[in-house]
Amino acid sequence: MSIRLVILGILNQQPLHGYEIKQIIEEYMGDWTDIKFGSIYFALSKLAESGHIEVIEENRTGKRPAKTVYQITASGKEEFLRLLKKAWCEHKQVIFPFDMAVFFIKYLSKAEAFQYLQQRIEKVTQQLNFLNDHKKEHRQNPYIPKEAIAIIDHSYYHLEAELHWLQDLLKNIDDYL
Amino acid sequence: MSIRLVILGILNQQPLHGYEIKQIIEEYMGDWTDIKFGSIYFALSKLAESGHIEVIEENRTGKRPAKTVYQITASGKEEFLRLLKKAWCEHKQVIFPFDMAVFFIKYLSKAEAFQYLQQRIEKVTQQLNFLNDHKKEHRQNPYIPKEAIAIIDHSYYHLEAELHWLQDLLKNIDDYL
DNA sequence: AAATTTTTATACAAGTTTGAATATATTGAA
DNA sequence: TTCAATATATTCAAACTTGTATAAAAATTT
Repeated sequence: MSIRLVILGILNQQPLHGYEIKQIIEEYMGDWTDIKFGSIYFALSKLAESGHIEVIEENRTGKRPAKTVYQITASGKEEFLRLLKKAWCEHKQVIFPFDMAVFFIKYLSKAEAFQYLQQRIEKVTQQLNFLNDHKKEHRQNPYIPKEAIAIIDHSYYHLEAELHWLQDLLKNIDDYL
Repeated sequence: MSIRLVILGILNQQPLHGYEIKQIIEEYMGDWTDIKFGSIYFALSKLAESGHIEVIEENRTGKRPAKTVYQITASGKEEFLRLLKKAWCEHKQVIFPFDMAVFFIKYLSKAEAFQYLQQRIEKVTQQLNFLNDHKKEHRQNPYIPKEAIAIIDHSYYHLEAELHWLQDLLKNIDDYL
């Protein structure tokens, strides 16, 4: 549940309401996380329930839903550090949904498999190019923290690995059909 | 939801009940999927509800829960191919939960970050060694399909990428703290 | 042969995720 | 200025996941 880590990490800097948290996640983590806004509100109420954050303001403008501003508590700061250390220590195995597709390759015709593989190779190549440009922009912008570049590199290294593996797969496609 | 793909793919070969499906998943896909047995029964009832599979036998031995044997239907075979092609075409971005940990690196002391990173490097190295042995075994066993080796290679390539990235991170750790 | 552990088999409650629904304010275009 | 589009802000029902509970047969130990 890295969503609790994110929210506590963000609220660790300043009190915010749900929508602002959503915007920060989208702006700074949008490229490498996939947190749905529905989950943010659920996590906020859970964290509030357990006393890790607390409501400091309910700001109603006109008849719009009230902005509920949350602030991190002392126990929340502890919980944040606990979750952060846990995230640094635990090594969850990465799951590749595409492995499932490969597992059932025998139900595809050779032509189909060939075509799909080429499309994947093309897509990954595009993503690598995109990340390259993205990284150059980031390097030139002094406001982007260095960690952001490390995180882009993370994706870059794995996309390279993916590309090489896909190329091997294409080369040996006859073995699998 | 690759669980529907898995179940349809397995039932595409022969009728089976839930527990047998669980065993097949554990035996053949245990290394690279993470399907909990609870989800299998949920998926089975959903697939039955939509007519993609049907109950062909309810075998009660004594007072144990009845074995409910499912068989794929014509519409299930169609659905299987649809899901398989979808899985081959779509390129879901892989999420690395560790990125979140890196994002908040500034809340860690240098000594801590250093130690955690070295532990991760050690762990990934172990996994690479394990996969190497695993692959050798698989190559010598004529009953293991070639796709299985391709899937191991998939993890291997990505673990290598992870290792190199972690080594870079360790080298440049001072930039991030 | 009695007791313990493991394996077989599923149901289900509790927790979580998701996206659609809701309601209003603000911005920009015609 | 008035209409449409976009941005603000959250709630909630429905779908899904997870692990625990249940129950008994089979295998193993004592």
